[in-house]
Amino acid sequence: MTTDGRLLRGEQTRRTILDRALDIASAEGLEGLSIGRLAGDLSLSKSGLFAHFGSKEELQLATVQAAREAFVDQVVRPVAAAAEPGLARLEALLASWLDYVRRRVFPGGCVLYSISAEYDARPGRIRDAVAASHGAWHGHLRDTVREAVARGELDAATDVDQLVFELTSYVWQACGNGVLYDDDVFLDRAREAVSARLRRARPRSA
Amino acid sequence: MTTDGRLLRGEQTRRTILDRALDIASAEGLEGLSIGRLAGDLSLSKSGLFAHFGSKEELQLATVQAAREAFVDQVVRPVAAAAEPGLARLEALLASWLDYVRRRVFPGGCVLYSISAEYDARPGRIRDAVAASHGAWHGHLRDTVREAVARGELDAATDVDQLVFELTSYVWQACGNGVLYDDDVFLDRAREAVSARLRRARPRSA
DNA sequence: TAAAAGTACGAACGGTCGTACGATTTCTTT
DNA sequence: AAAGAAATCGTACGACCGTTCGTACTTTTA
Repeated sequence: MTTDGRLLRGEQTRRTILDRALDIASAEGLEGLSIGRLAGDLSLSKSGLFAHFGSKEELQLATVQAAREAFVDQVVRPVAAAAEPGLARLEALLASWLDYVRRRVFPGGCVLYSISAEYDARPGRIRDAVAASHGAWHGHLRDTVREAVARGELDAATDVDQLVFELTSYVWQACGNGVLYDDDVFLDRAREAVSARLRRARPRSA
Repeated sequence: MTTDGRLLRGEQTRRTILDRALDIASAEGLEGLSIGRLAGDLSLSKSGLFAHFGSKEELQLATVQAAREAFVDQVVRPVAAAAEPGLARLEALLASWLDYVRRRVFPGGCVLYSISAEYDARPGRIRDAVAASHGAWHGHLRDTVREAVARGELDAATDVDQLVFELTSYVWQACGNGVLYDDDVFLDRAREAVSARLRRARPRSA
């Protein structure tokens, strides 16, 4: 930041780089990122781009962080402001997530999906960062389910982890199938599955 | 094949190569395959290994094909022999699939999961082959569900595609989460979800 | 056993990879 | 406007990439 609040030039460049990196990573993975290609795409010199990160791994970690922030911006933030806590927010979060997938914000679909499948079996800092993002999102959903249970909007006997597992299954599956078969029908299937599952989790005596 | 039915030497080498390729691809993706590395791992010359496939892409396609065959061997074949058609076979297929994931037949988990996430957004022959494998498996499950419906073991009003979508969601999710968090609990969640979902699909008047 | 087919090798190619470093340009602050 | 910091560039490096080619060895066929 400058003294009068503007962004430093380098900081703007960095964002430009990471925006492009997210596009590439969503379609071709974090491993598909290459310094030379990124520099070529943005008409920068390899060394100039490299200087922003210091190593390939730092670039990849920055990309994971950017993916996390983009997900929060696109999916979580709009809901946090609009929906009431509890079941309404849970439903809104899932709808927002599905809508974000449908919008194809990134060319390869949800970038978090792409990179978590890519790094799930490769221990190291990148996998840790991916797992942390993934876990934070699932944790947020878990908290929201708990809130809904506490309010009596979902059955008190609900197995929270099990419910979150099933709900997220549908959406991740829609992410994967939707891109692989280039068909939005899976988004409808996911929405249908989500709503049926939530119906089944309603309090018995309601 | 030789005239007396034995395998040619080259054919054996090819299998050795593809076995190793499957291990690598399951953990690091088809893009993580490199001719030099594969040759080094197996103490072959790069050019000797290369000659078996003629190009990198052919090697990758052969690996996809090998993944498909391994999946059939590990998951489908044992069930086809043992279980009755219909619901029993459906349940056996899902159990067999989950068990295959649990056994960690490949170091990176289900190799089909890894490569379908890797190539879902990259049009070309490889994606087509991956989608075909994926689609064949889901198609087999669909047929099995239909058989169970025809026998009256599942409700006549069952939305077959929707049911298959949900059932496969659970298992694929278990594949991904299980490896990412290195925790078998997700396999239990998937099994629980599968059995609850099938219970819900039973005929109403039974 | 000789010919043919199949298999594997080593060396070399042009390219791209990530990285390093010093020079140079551009911006920010004083 | 001068000084200092920040950002970018050009060049070079060693390593590995996929691929080609000519050669040698092994196995199968006739």
